[in-house]
Amino acid sequence: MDRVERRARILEVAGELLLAWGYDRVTIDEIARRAKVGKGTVYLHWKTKDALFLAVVLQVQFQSHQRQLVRMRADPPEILPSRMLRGLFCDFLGQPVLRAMYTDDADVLGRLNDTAKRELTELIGEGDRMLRRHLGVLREHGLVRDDLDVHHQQYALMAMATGFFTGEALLDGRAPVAPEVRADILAHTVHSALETSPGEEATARAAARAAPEVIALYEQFSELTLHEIRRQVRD
Amino acid sequence: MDRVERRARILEVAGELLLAWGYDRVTIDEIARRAKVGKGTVYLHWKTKDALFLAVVLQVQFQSHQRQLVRMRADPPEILPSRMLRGLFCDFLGQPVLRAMYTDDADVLGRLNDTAKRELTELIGEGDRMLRRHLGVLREHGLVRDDLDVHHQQYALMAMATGFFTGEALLDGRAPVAPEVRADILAHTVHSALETSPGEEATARAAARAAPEVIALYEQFSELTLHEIRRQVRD
DNA sequence: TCCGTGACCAGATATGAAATCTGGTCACGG
DNA sequence: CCGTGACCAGATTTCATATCTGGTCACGGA
Repeated sequence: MDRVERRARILEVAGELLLAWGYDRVTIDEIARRAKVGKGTVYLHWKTKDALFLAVVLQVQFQSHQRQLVRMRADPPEILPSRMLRGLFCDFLGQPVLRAMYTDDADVLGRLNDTAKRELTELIGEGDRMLRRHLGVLREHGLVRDDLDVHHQQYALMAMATGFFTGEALLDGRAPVAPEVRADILAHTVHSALETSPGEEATARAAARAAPEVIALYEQFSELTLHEIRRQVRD
Repeated sequence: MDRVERRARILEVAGELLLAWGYDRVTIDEIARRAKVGKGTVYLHWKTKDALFLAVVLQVQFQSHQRQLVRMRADPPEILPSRMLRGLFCDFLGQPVLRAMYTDDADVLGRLNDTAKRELTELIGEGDRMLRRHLGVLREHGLVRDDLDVHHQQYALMAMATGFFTGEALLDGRAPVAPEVRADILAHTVHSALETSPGEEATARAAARAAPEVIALYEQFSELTLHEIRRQVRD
């Protein structure tokens, strides 16, 4: 049983427990016990409890971005904000950790949100810039309208995401709209608000042209995320 | 100093303290002291602390709807969802109690949210139905698109509102976009997502035709709210 | 030598009993 | 008849004690 395997097992157990119990209630002792390692071993790999859970969260985000990349490579129109958010929304529905992240679930994440904001300022800022450049590229290729300032489009996009993501939790009790349908409504809304409609053919062609640049952006960001994950571990 | 004046002063003081201190920290004693009445007097007017603060919240909502009605009567296009939400958003920014309500601010509202949900189920359901009928009327007059089910449009509308309203708080720290501009972006987004664009002239004419029906809806709802406020006081 | 380990420590957190506070009542008096 | 504030029970706060947990490090096995 080598270093790499240990590390992976600890991460996995930490992720499971984070969801099942929530940050505060999970102890390093319990993680070590379930991963069948000594408590000290956890600290051989991560400086602090926060660093460990930050790694968990970053990995989930990384995986989400990877799926996003797969979709974009397979089907260029997936670079459109509407399509992208639909994918992210589905991931969001399927991945409880993502759900906790995007809805700021204090019970699950505990103080992790604050730590993340402090620790990942740079990465968050980079994500911000990347999204703006993403929109910029799409505008250049006529896929996104230019009737609004890019910053304002980004603001609108973030607000819509926030609304559909958190509204998810606010729908509590009766759920009159199926998840699939909600995803489509989100896509429809984002499309109407930001994108152009030059017909399916033209869209596909423009998307194919823009795709490499957008994909490069996300690959670059994924790399940064990976780097950040590695930065959380010792040595 | 008559009954009515007393009641108004208590409500006013309660509203001020709710904002300044938050539900939990406000005591009936303090309200009575500031309103210069005996503690028992407060209970002559409202059955419970919850009823009193529910009245505060309902009144703020009522006033917001009244302003909405004034706008709609003065300028029919204000019945459009985009215009309506812009108005509501500005009210939201200017009225801290509204802000607390829409963002579910637990620190200010305390247990009031839960009480409200339990106590005002009917009113909330009525608001829900009213919004749907509002959208229905606009669709009949060609002001709102029919490329989506009404329920789904309502869902989208709620999600957008949620996003822009709560995102407000999530913008913490730097605020790169001015309030006025945010309101316009919200209006622009809602317009793009739901409404038709038959030109300003045609819109104005259709709006003028639809306005009476929509205004009647909101008058009816205001009446219900008022009724609910009265239901909170004794006798 | 090197890596994994668990006993150990200090500070954070949980516990619980006593003290205080507060929503709500009601007998009194103006 | 209406407004009042002393009063009560239950909720909340306090504070001291006990327990727990993140993080370290000296040790021992490979």
